[in-house]
Amino acid sequence: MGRGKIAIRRIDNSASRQVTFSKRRKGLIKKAKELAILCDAEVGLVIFSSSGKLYEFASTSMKSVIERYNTLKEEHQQLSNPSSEVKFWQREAAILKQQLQNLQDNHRQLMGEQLYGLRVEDLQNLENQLEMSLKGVRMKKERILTNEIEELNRRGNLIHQENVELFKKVNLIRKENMELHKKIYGTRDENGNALSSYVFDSGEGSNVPIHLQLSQPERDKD
Amino acid sequence: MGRGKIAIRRIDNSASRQVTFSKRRKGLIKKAKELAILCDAEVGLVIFSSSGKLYEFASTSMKSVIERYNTLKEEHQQLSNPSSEVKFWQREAAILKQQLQNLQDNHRQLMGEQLYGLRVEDLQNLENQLEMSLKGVRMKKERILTNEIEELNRRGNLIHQENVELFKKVNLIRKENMELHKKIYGTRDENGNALSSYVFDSGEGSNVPIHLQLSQPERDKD
DNA sequence: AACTATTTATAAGA
DNA sequence: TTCTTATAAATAGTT
Repeated sequence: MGRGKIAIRRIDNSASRQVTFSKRRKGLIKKAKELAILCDAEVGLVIFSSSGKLYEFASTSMKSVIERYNTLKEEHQQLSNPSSEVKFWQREAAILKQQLQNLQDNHRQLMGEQLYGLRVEDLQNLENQLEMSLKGVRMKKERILTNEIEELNRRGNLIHQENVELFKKVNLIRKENMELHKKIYGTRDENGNALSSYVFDSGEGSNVPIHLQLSQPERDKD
Repeated sequence: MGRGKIAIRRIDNSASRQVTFSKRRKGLIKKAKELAILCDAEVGLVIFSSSGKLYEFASTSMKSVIERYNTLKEEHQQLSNPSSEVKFWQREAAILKQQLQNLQDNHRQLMGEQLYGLRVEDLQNLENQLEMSLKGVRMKKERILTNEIEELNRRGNLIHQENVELFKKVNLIRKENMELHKKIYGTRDENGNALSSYVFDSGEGSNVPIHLQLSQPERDKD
């Protein structure tokens, strides 16, 4: 519901992720409020941003909501017990450690290390994944380079245009000078040379404008 | 957002209050889900209907959300204050979470995602890394395939050797039989056919040993 | 439960 | 962050 439709998956760009988080958090809390009021419900909402900041809404109080929740779930005993809290965090650490381990293994394999024990099929999958990744990275890189080349072309063409304009002006002025010359000296100049009917020859030899357009690589949308 | 605008106050009519509750509850949970996914947030949502029925959503688990909430609110630490052990495990979990986050970012880039904001140089490094990885994976794969081919060759040659030995034995026995035959019947056999001086013709037509050696791909040490 | 006219939320751009 | 605005999504009232 915006200028465009977006897929519901993690927003890669951190800045827009934060903006979206801020907007949607506001919207979500508003709707939670409305539901509680309109429908006479008790609502508790807790949101932790990816950076760990806490945002909350409770139609009554969070304490009340959590207590009611725990009572209904019959788990409140565990939460107020300090030894079980230690256990909770130990479990939490163990789970994280396991996730880290898995990801590290995965990562090493992606880096082409620790391939011992893999079957040909696994290796083929890994190879395919790496090829896909490589393709993505290269596309991104080429898109950037293409954009840079386009920018250079644009500026080159601008300079070229300016050259053409200046060139015309110089020509015009020379023509005028020549006409003046004729009126004063006839068809030969002060050195006795015939005046060329070709108007342009800069004599400087290096001011001919160069066409700066490079071959355009094909581009796609960004 | 409907046929008409409504004021945000308790809906008097019980039937429409229930209908609205059902619709908006669904919408609210959907949006909570989207926020969690889009913005990588941890979200917990508890809703009690006016009749006391519980509806909940948690991006991770309600337990985790409530624990995190309580920890952050430091309501727990004061109650069960001697447990520096809890703090230890919390710190442990925080560190692991951070490591996991870093590795996940790295991993996403290796998988060719989340490339926004990288410079051409970064992308080039990534590309080189992926190429190295790909090379490693392919080498490993080819090594396995080469070994399998060698093993097949080895066994093929063994079978070939056995065939040759058997063949010699058969030949020897035939020769002996022929000598015996000559002694008994002269130069013709019992059917009146001339005995060939070429010793070998198995007559079975399919026992000719085949050379199983395939072309050897180049190999390196394992 | 569907439908649909409207309102509301929000993605993208400044 | 905040504003704007075009568009997507949610939903109030209806069938």
